[in-house]
Amino acid sequence: MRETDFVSGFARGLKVIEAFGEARPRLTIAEAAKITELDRATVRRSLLTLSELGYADYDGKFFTLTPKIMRLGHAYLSATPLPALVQPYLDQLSEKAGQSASASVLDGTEVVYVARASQRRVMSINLMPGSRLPAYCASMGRVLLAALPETEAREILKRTELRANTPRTKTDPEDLIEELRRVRAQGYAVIDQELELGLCSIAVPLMNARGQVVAALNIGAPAAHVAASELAERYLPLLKETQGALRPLVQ
Amino acid sequence: MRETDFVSGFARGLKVIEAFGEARPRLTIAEAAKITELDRATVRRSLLTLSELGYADYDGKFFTLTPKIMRLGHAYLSATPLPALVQPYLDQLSEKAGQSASASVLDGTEVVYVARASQRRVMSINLMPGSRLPAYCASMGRVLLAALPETEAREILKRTELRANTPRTKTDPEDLIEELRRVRAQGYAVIDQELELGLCSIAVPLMNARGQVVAALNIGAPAAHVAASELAERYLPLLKETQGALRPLVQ
DNA sequence: CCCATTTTGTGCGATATATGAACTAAAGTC
DNA sequence: GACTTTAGTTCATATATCGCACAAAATGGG
Repeated sequence: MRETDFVSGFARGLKVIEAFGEARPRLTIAEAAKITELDRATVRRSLLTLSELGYADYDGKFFTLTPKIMRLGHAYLSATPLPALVQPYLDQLSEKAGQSASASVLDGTEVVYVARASQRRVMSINLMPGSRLPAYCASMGRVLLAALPETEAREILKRTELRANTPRTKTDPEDLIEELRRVRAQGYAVIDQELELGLCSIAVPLMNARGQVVAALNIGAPAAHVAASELAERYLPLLKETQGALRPLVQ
Repeated sequence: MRETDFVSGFARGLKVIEAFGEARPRLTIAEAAKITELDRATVRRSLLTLSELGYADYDGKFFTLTPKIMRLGHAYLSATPLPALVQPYLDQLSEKAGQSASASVLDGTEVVYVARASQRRVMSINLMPGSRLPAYCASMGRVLLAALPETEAREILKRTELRANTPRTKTDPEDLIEELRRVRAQGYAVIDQELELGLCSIAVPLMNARGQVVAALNIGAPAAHVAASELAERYLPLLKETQGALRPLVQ
């Protein structure tokens, strides 16, 4: 791509939107400038532009995003066939398993939920379409990483901050690569309280007719309810069934 | 705001993202230019910028958004306290009612779902946080419009394309204004299959401690299961209870 | 209350971007 | 197979934006 085919004002503006991340509902110009590492004047113009277009509010001191900003992310969810296609299957799956079922895709080092059917929430995490989790310690993340060439998976792990969320979290890159091989061989991944104590899950890849992995499906369950060792026995048949039903339908 | 405080390249880029709306997963440069009414060269640069940043893919012919684009909308959901705050209450509400419960805010002529606890899906509509419905024919929309000064509500209705989605849809502006007065007086709105045949719902406003309406809560039910006339009797006490519990907590 | 510090707003030269016409390529039509 | 339509790209030039430097205003200790 040529230099002149890049609109840096647009790129800077997107960076400013992303500055409103976790627990940052209100930003001043200076705060946004610090987070984005852009010039204050630039950030100010971007924020005033957002405000002018109704994507943000400004009280003279703080900027906040408005719900209009969700049109941008929703453009993906409503434009991509996958979420709508898998939703009824997730509903069924969730119903039969009596547990929450989700579908996600990989974005960089994270999995992004694109559809979800949730049963009564017991965990602290509130997941919904658009939510993100680190790939290395999520069952769907393991399945999606395992589908990549090993060098790519290594590359992603290298870029990931491998935090021990619980005492059970695997954080050694070599252990993880080893685990990915196992996942690839057996066709599913089980996570036993690596993300949050008390939460287990099992995931399988969702393939299209050509055998390419396009997403992952999972079932999550409270550890108190189902031991991790029972997950495969109880839920793998259901997941495989859904995987098989969707395979000819995607892409 | 001064002319020079507006970054038009940013504004144009946002318009291009929004071009990927309903059922438009793939766009060529010319299609996007037609939808946005921008010059083809401008659209091309915006799309190439999105592609360069990983927000879009380009196969030489078609552009598609990637899941990374959801970071933008999710910035609102994760940064705004309301969705996380109401979610557990919606779960409880949904559980007690045995029906889906949702919370939404107004954005222009539409309501935007910010949180939702869904029971087994029976309707064709798949709603999730970020989903939008026209305000004039949705129960939460009626409640939110009723909370505005009448001139503003009129203004919004004037900008709305008042479509008869079903034979029961109210489309006359004067009828609607009259209905909003009724909603304001009784403190709740009931919709009887105005959006989709077979779907009824009841909504109440969600107020903060100062009495300002900040969102709406609703319960939706299949008409086959609960007649519209029974909605208030069955669900209003639950909705009022939730409304009361949340009132001191919001804002 | 005042000084130090931080934050915000503005003017301007250097640089980046948009425009629209012209050109090339591909697809559709007869 | 030539003609028409539609799509994508390039380029020169007019215009808009960037980021620095400075001024003004707000904030926070002491």
